Amino acid sequence: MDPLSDTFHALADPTRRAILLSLKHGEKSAGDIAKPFAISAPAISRHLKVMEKAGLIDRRRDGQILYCQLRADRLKEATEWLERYAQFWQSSFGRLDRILSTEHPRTDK
Amino acid sequence: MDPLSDTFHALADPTRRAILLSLKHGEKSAGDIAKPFAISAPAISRHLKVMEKAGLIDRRRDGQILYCQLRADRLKEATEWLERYAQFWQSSFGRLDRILSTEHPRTDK
DNA sequence: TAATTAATTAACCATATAGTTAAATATAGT
DNA sequence: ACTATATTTAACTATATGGTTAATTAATTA
Repeated sequence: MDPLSDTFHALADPTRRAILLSLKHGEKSAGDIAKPFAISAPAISRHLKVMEKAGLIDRRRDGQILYCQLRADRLKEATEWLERYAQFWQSSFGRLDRILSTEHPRTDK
Repeated sequence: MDPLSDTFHALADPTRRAILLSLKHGEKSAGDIAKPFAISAPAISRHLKVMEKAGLIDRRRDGQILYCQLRADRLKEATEWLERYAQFWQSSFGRLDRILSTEHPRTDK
């Protein structure tokens, strides 16, 4: 899969989004990450692998502990992709924007 | 699925993202949307259904033509979710932010 | 060395996904 | 009425997903 699809796919799961939020304030071990969730450790382990593949986290082993840390670059890319649509809500005339663009189509790469 | 998961899931496919981009300048019929793609009409039809379920587009039928139009609200919600992480790249000290947050954990709801 | 802890891998299950072709539906035109 | 066009639904295939439990690997502690 292309990187952006990997990123959005990784974000399309509430457990993974909750994990990501839980990493906002610093790195945590896989075990600590798993604690709040009702699912098994292997399930968490696979969520972490999906997130690592998507570039959402880095993993670092220290002894038996595997520390996970939020990684920003792919989140940034996904955000930037979405912000291409910001014109549709940033003005108070979002609906009007769409109507105007329909009636006066412009091209933009 | 919860709405945010639906939205990210709908975005996690390059065909659907291309469709979304193609709607940036106004509504298009399902047939016109399908033209640039090498896949079958039923495949496009299902992509459009996924996008409608996710709230990324509205559909309106006029005779035999089904017009699809970009819809902003869910895109806005997804963008806002992602922007909760903007602190990790907005300063030129993104990396430092993470290090500091690791060493001085704060809570935020 | 034996036992404990942290995490992953393996094997399995049920469901979902993305595509196909063929058939069905619905509107429009002759 | 007949035909053509636009789109969806049905039936099918192959692969991916998200969960489980049991077994495995690796590091720590007694």
